[in-house]
Amino acid sequence: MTTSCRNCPLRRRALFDPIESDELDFMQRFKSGELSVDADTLLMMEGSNSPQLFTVLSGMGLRYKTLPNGRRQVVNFVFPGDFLGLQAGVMNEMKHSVEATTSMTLCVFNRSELWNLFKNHPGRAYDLVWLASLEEHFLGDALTAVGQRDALERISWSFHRIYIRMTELGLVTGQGCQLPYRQQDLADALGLSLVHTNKTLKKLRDMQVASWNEGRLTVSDLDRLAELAMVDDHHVETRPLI
Amino acid sequence: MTTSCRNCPLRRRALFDPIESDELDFMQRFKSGELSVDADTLLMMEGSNSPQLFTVLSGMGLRYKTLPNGRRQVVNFVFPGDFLGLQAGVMNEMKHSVEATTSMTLCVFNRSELWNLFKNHPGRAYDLVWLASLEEHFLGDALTAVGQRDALERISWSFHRIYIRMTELGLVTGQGCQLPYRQQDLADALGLSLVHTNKTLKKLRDMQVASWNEGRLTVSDLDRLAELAMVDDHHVETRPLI
DNA sequence: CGAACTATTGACACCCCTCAAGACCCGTGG
DNA sequence: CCACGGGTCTTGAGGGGTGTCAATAGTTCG
Repeated sequence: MTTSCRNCPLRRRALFDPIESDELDFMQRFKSGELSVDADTLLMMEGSNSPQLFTVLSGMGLRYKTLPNGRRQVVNFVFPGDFLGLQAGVMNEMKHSVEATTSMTLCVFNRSELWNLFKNHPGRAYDLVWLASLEEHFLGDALTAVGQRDALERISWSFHRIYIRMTELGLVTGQGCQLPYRQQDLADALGLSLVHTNKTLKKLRDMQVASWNEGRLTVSDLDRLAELAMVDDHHVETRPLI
Repeated sequence: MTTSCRNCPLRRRALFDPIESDELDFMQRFKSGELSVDADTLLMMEGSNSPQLFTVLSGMGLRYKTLPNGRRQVVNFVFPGDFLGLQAGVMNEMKHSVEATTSMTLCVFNRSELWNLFKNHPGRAYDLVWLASLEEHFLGDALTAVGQRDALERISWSFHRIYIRMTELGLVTGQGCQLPYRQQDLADALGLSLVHTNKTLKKLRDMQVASWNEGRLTVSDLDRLAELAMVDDHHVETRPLI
């Protein structure tokens, strides 16, 4: 059975502009197959040179870098629709590892087709730059959070960001969404220790703002959460505009 | 007098592959002029929509984000050869501010020509993705530094990164290079307080590893610096390879 | 000469890290 | 069936790294 590629970022614009038939044809050739992996599978490894690019169709994961002393920085949480491997596609080496935290299904692309995409489908190439710029923006925000906010603010910020993101993906049901990670993962993402992360989560729970239990995030007071996170707007474009 | 664009990243490949004459012609049209600004000039403002893109020809600056409570995260130091405004070019809004810390000269491009670049010059478009991916990589490294390293390691890391970068640019003379920033700028880049940054700089100086006085960074023991910074290799591609 | 900015240094407080122990869950094997 | 081990979550105690406050000195500039 074939899952649809509707979440693929390279097709995002298709939601607005009718895609030309020769482009559809190209996308078929660009897509080389689908991949299903179990939880805890290492998808890409720091320093390696993956010959393939992925789009996440379902499931979740995380990107991380490791230091010589064993510490780990989680760079990003991977959600459906995310594009993996652009760095390896364009430079010749992944700069972080990618791991599945649940079972995932992925859309697989040929890296070797990337150049054809630039040559014959400038619109898709433009989408790629847009995507890379969006990543850069999010990373800058994360850096600001880790560099300038205290523990309660950081966790509030991450929950707010995740909740907004999940809402855009249509994955919020009721007041919450699935968030299948360990507290250690969040700690490594925010530059906090596991213990302090745990205690801060309890505080946020006691404040009746948000709670995260058994892999499910529940937000009961989004306004308060945004206030604690010190975010004003967080409007995100979902389409290239040129 | 017209300064050469040899540092422009869009021309980087020209150092290796002979650029075609029609591309040269296009670059001429793409480039709309040059700009000279004094120190402390605000080049781009967070949230604004700049109609222009810049390449730094000379001088230095910094990119930063500000929080509602007034705190500031320096996202990156801006050196000659850097490309400014890609975010605004591709999304419709800058996600950080850019400020000059010395007088600067900039190469100015028309944002409206960006689409032509994608349509008619896939090689240059590819360079743009490469550039955006490189930025993403550096930001990820910075996030790792701020999230996982202590004060001495962070400052060592930043000095090491700056020194390598300056070496690639050919701006290292003797054992050091110009680094025209305030201690407050470095503190805001690394998520440290000004006072603690100052004390840690003194420690690094006393250890005879590196010192930073009167706008000049001097590295006397690069190996020790790399060791403190916990970086193993730091090999950087200087050219797209596809 | 005074105002403003930056660098420097000491004193003190506190946020957060580390260490440690216990609870709970789950898989495995005796 | 229950014992055992490993993983994760939780909580307490204590210490250290880092932030904040404060004061001094040097420089530039009007």
